[in-house]
Amino acid sequence: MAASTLTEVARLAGVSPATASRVLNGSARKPGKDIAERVRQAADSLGYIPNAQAQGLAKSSSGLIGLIVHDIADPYFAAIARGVQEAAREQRRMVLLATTGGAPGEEKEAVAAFAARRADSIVIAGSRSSRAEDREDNAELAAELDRYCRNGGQVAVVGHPVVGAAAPEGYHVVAVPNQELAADLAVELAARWDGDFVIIAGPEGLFTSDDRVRGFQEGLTRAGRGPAEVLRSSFNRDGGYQAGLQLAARITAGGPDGGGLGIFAVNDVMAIGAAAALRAEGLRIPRDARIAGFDDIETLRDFRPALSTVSLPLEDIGRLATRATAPRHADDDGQPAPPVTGRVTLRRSTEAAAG
Amino acid sequence: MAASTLTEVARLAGVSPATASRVLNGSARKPGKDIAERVRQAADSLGYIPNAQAQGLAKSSSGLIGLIVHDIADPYFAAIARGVQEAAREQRRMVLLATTGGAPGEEKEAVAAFAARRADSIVIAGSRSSRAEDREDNAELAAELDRYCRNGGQVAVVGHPVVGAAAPEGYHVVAVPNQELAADLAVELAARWDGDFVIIAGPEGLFTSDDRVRGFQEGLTRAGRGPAEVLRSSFNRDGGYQAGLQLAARITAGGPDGGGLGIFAVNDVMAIGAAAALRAEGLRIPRDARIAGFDDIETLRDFRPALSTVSLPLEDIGRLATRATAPRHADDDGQPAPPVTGRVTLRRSTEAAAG
DNA sequence: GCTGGCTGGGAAAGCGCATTCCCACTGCTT
DNA sequence: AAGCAGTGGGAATGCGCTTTCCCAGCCAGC
Repeated sequence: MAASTLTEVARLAGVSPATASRVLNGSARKPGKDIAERVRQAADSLGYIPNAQAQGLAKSSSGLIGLIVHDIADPYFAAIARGVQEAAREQRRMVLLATTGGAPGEEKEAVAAFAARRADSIVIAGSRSSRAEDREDNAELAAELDRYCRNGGQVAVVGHPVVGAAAPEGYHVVAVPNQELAADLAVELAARWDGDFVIIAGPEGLFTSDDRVRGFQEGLTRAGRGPAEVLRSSFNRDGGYQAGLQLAARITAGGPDGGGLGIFAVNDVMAIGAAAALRAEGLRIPRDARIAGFDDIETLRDFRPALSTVSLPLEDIGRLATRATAPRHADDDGQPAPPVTGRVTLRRSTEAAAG
Repeated sequence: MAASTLTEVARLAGVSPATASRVLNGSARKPGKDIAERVRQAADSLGYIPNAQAQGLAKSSSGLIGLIVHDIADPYFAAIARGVQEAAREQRRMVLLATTGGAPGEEKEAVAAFAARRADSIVIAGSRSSRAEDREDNAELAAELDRYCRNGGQVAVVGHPVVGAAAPEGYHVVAVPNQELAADLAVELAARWDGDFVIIAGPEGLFTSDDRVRGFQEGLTRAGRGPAEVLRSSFNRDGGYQAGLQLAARITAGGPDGGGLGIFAVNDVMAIGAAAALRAEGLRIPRDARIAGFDDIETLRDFRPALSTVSLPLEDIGRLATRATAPRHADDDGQPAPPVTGRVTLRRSTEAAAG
């Protein structure tokens, strides 16, 4: 990766490297018009591209922003990533991507790698976990983040703070009202369906999932209903499918849920999986089961029957998180970022039917 | 972003920076056991994290791989990105993300930015364009890539080579048999439907789109059918929707296509959009129109009626492209990457019906 | 016992750039 | 006309690391 250097440009232009640096890469001091022109021409003819690594080393800042997601192909993360990417562009920075599958151990590695690259800030999307087996890794992740922040790094976490992380300077949390919104959803659904509800959740300990479950139960209570049964499964389409198969068997068997079922899957992808399972078993939605998800994933909006869900401004969330880590500047009124708001979106999949 | 440095570690361990470097960051020379241990302890107690920028500067290589996509939230690109990410992890490198919306001008910027960061390699996903208005930008992109390669960079392009790019050392193309597969699809569809076909394509000049259109027509010819009409629209869900509305009107009106229509959208996302439009107009698939897409996007597989399409190993494509840019090493038999293969996948959306 | 080849550690020279400090020169003021 | 601040350019230093080169000490071999 050799390329022409500032020194070469300077030599060609007949000036010192210092001067060349001043004209080519923004500096407070502006050299004379004619000299500037000469330098620029020299740079042009050599195809000079500043070495960002060297610049970063000299200025000790890299213009990099690290993004940590579970899986970039998951539409939830992809949407957030789009927001991050956009905000990064606004700030003329580049995004460095790390995927971890959600394991805190991997996340720690990613943070370390970002720190090594001297990323100016880190955005962590994806649910934190409080599972016992993740205890140690979580502690290490927290320590790593703490060190990163102490060294001047900026961190933004989407959803929940990292377990055990102190809140040092530079540590921001973009709160997502998962619980409140899930409660709202439950209330709306309860108003339209008076049969039983079942929740298809992710593994216990996943904050996002837990919050939504808790919120939904709370909403049921508020609506004067008993708590719903919780089915745990993996936090993806296949998890939803598995749970869906179980429920289908139950519905088909008649039994206590013979009259149908209200299903709440803690995210859209799981909801789609569950719906696919029901359909595969010959059941129809919303006739045999009403189903709702969470997130309002764009790619899934054309799904039929249209999925009731909670709309979350995922792109904005990514953008907000990224902006939270941006260096504050003068015209910045220093106001905290606007809170994330979502909205219950009822569609066909939970429509009243032959209840 | 200050952190402890190698020098500090060395001082603490009572050795020279050279020695510390040798033990901490892989070198051919392995210092003595006891010394190594001492250095490692010192590093540990200081929480030393090597400065990748400085390393990169010294070694002139960054361990970075640049990925250029149109839109990271598009499931097509997200899937490729996942493959790239995985391969990058294998090679212990990190991926830098740039999104361009498909504009060659932006792509040129991205390449320059990657070059500035001294990315070891660049993967360009997303269709190249040959539109007249992109002529100039394409030339600049080609020039930028050429320079990048001459400086030792590795480039892999998915699909088509960049227009006008020479094929210097380090320039790889992961060919995707769009045309052949589209032809195969046409043949299969023609065997099952003897009415008219219409193609919903992206804007003229987009290679991916053009190839698929050409292939489909070729397949029709091979099946003894006349060419299909081509409807151009934007290369995304909304483009498909718009085109779908037009076709719906036509089908509803009866007219020449009164008996239904065979629709081929050049990608799944457009196909889904078109299907949504047809449904919105009260038409049913496959009864009133058979519809097929291309790509076999994972998130869309639960869509109903299940979409006939061409399955492409998107993740593999990303992986292959990334591997193509990896430095060759000894145990590498130097064989070119295996070609990308796809497969026609017929599902409900084109099933024989009241044709 | 002396030399030649190794081994393992340190000194030092960059990698490409930003930036501080310094200096020559200009154009004022008094 | 002498002194001054102010301007604009260059020399030099350092960012944190790798790597070459050098040198001291060691062993084997004659």
